[in-house]
Amino acid sequence: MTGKPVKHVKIADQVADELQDWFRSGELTPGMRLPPERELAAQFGVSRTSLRDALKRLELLGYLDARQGDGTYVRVPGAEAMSQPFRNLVSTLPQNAADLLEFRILLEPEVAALAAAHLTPESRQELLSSLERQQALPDQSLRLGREDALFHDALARAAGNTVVLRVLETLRDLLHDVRTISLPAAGASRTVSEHERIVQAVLAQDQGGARRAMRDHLEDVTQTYRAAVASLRYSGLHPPRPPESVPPD
Amino acid sequence: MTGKPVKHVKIADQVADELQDWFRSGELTPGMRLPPERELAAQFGVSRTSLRDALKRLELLGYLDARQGDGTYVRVPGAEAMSQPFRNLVSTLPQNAADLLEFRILLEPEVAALAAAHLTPESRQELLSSLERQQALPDQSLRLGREDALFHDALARAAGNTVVLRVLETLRDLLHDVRTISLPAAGASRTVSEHERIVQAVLAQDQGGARRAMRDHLEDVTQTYRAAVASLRYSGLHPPRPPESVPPD
DNA sequence: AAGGTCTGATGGTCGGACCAATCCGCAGAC
DNA sequence: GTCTGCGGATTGGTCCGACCATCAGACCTT
Repeated sequence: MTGKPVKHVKIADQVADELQDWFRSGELTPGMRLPPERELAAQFGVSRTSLRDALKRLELLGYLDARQGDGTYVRVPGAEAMSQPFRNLVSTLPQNAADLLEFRILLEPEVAALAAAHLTPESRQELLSSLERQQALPDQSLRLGREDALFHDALARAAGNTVVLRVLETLRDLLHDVRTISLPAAGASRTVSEHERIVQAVLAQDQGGARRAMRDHLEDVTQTYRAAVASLRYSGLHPPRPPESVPPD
Repeated sequence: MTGKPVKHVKIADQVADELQDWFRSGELTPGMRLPPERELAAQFGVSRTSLRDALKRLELLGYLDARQGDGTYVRVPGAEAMSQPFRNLVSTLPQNAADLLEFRILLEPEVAALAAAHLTPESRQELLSSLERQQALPDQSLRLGREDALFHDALARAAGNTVVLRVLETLRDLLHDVRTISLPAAGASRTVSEHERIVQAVLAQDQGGARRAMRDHLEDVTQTYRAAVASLRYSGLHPPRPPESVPPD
């Protein structure tokens, strides 16, 4: 019997997978509006209930954007949209945050070294201007978190590897809460000076130095984060109060 | 004006937020079974449709596990839920073999070093048995690809970081074609002996040695793959996958 | 033209019905 | 007494049809 060992896959999941194939094949491009739910349901031969379940799943993953009275649109699946629903998982479970930080310490020093090896005039300029923006900020500015994210992004871009870039984008978004906790605790001047050391090594095309500088920086961040969380817990507060508000520049 | 201009929040989202508070407050503990949907819907004063929408959302986040005919259970959202955004990179990532291989060379040596640092009796045993299975295979066996994947998985598990494990699982799926090309070209004995060297270093808890051994191994794999692809192209055959990049019309 | 209004299309919610998987107790066999 | 098999009750999964809420765009008024 080669027969199917009973594949009772839920209908909504089958439809969702099918739709995801549409994305992969380029049949659905960002900005596009897909057919009305009633029509799509008929096309798939399922009820609107199941079809809506499938859409709901893709919507949570950031692929779709449903607007009442208008239609359902295909979104460009940025890392932010995909990882945002999972943010509070990081902050509520210490083990997850620890694993993410460890993963970051594993990867980013190598990225810094790669950036030093692949340095181009463009990335040199981008790193320098990012650094200037950080130095211009007042010590308590909330925008430092944003600049910090942009800095690490610039470094990932300088590495010249699209896979690295996407993975780090996702990582950065998942660690959003971590940054908002540990950055103020560390103080802007310290963070910026550590960034300076990294840039210095990268621009000198010193791979080993860049790797070390980044690792030191991240270990510092991790330690600061742990201490901050511990003190928060000690004072009886919850570390991850849902901020919900992301200042979009 | 502190007034809230009537925020039209979808009912399902309100319910989902309410339920998430139940988790935070410890009112729902892992393993617990929550009331039937019909009952919960009545309790919240919403239709079963909306209630089910809310449950679906929490299920996708990994908080719940619904079993037909049984009930819906609370589970601790592990890293497998958190790595969901990483998994979705599969569909959006450019299928660029070069970048994937480079990323792998960046990450996996560090993973090997981490495994050496975190070595436990269990992972020691797992690595040894994986090695034995590889050595028992005939030189041309197609199963080597499978064993190779299992070996790298075992190493990732030995590192003891769930995020690392999930990212490498995703990477392994993406590199399927690479393995089927480069493994036969390299020959089983060579691959296995390289694996032996890695295991040897890890078991000796020699982080630097493990890192070097893995990097050498991956650079070897990469070079073999490039040569194999070049010869395929020279012979007029297609490499495994045409680029597949579909520019938006 | 400019601005307000109406309308149809579309996603969101509802209630009810039935299907399918699972659990659990009970009768029967050994 | 223990095991086996059956059947009903419980629960999540799917379907249907209806109605509500919202919005883009056509239409009308000025």
